[in-house]
Amino acid sequence: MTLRVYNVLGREKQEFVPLEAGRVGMYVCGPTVYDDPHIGHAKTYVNFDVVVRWLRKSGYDVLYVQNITDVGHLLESGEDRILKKAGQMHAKPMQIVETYTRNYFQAMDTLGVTRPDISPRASGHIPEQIKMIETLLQKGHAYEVSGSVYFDVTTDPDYGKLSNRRVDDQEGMGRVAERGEKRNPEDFALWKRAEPEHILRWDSPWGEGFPGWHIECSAMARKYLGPTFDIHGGGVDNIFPHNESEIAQSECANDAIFARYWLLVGSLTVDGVKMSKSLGNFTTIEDALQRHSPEVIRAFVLSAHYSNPIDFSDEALSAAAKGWERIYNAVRLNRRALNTAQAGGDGNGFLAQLEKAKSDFAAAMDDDFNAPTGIAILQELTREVNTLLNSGITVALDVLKAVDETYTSLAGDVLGILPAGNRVAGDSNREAALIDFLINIRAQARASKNWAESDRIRDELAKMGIILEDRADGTVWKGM
RNA sequence: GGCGACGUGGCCAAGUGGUAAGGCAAGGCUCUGCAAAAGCCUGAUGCGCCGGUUCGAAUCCGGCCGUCGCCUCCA
Repeated sequence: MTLRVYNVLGREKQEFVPLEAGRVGMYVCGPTVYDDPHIGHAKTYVNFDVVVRWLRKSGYDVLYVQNITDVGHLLESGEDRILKKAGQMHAKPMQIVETYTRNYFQAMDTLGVTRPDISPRASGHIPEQIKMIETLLQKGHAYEVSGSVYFDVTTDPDYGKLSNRRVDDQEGMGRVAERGEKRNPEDFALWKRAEPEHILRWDSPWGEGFPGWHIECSAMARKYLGPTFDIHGGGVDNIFPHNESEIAQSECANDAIFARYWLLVGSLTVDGVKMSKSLGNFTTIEDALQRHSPEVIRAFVLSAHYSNPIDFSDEALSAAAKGWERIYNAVRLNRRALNTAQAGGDGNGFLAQLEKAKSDFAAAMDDDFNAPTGIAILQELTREVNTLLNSGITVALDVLKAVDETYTSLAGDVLGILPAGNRVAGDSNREAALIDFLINIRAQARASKNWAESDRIRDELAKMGIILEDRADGTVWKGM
């Protein structure tokens, strides 16, 4: 079984062959920590989380690096985003950065996103960035102008190869590109001199200043993954200028291919347009978690292929929730059967169906991490599992175990859409005993056809989020 | 203006040459004291439109229309 990935560099699906057999070096552009993480971040990092999970499931030793941008970049007005935020909050810039870095990790942890192996901070790698800029200056790819250093795009014939942009046709749209002190309008900053009011500043051979936006990724990727590594990920919205500039800087400085495979995820939109502060259609992950579980949010994100855009709405989330519940109900039904199962029993023929589901799932994931098809396979499996468990036969313990292992592996380990445990209140043992007690009282009411009392108990429990289901073999309950 | 992505049943969505996965919604049915859950059945003769290549195209090529993204900080 071979993994094939769509490489944006070259725009074609290719067989994935890592630089070093069995190992994968992967870099994904991380967030700028100047505000709370939003659901667009959720899409991007859940998508790459599944990529990493699948690579590891496939036996690769993955080194996953994702930066934290805590240096801040210039707004159009010339302001630094982090400094602007700090001013608004009456806080130190590094306080802002620390706060939102924590919020980011907390949100990702809640969403079950596996932490990167290394989360390098841009502010902690200023020397590495300066060194790379010096190399570019020595090689004639960059030039200094009164304390700032710019990359000269005309020295890199490959500039534009990722986004298919030519330097000479960037005019248009009625806009005149700003040249300022740059030699060419398309040149971009490697280092900027700090104006007096700029607090975030570092010493450099060119005076006090701060690094350009793109150089941090180049410097940190090189430091932790080497000049050439396997996968570079990010959002398509950063293909230009960020990713393009990363490639130019790195390949000119290192004289080596930068990333070999480029995987870019589609943007998340709200009502058909991209989420942005200016439009006010901004939803934080924390807000989304008020309405939906982490697993449902993941299932929603994974309902479309990572490279496609996805439109966020309560309706879309609700539909995803319904579909997810069907799968999770089967998992719970199976686990309940597992708890009371005896050795022996029937249904051994089902093991072949499980193997089929597993191999189909693997084929889907090996085809450019096709999670939506993976979920479809789980849905089909769920129909078969429900049929088996409701058929009335005594299902063999081994079969029940195999069913649970299949779900745990595919839905749990790979897609991350199974909760860690039964999500009920903290005092779960005592609560479970109380619910069972009420179910017994209700059973007596039902035996004497006292439907009013029976329904009252069911309705009251429902108000508390406890759902009762009367099955042929007794009443079961689940917490919402 | 340039670059790129996309357009599949009411909604979402997979499918890159061999005769349309899956989910949600809807209707019918089975089961049930009722409900819930679950299962079964129904539903695109057609995949934006028009041409072309092919024995055969949602899938390849050309043109057109439309939506979105990027070209300015953005995941």
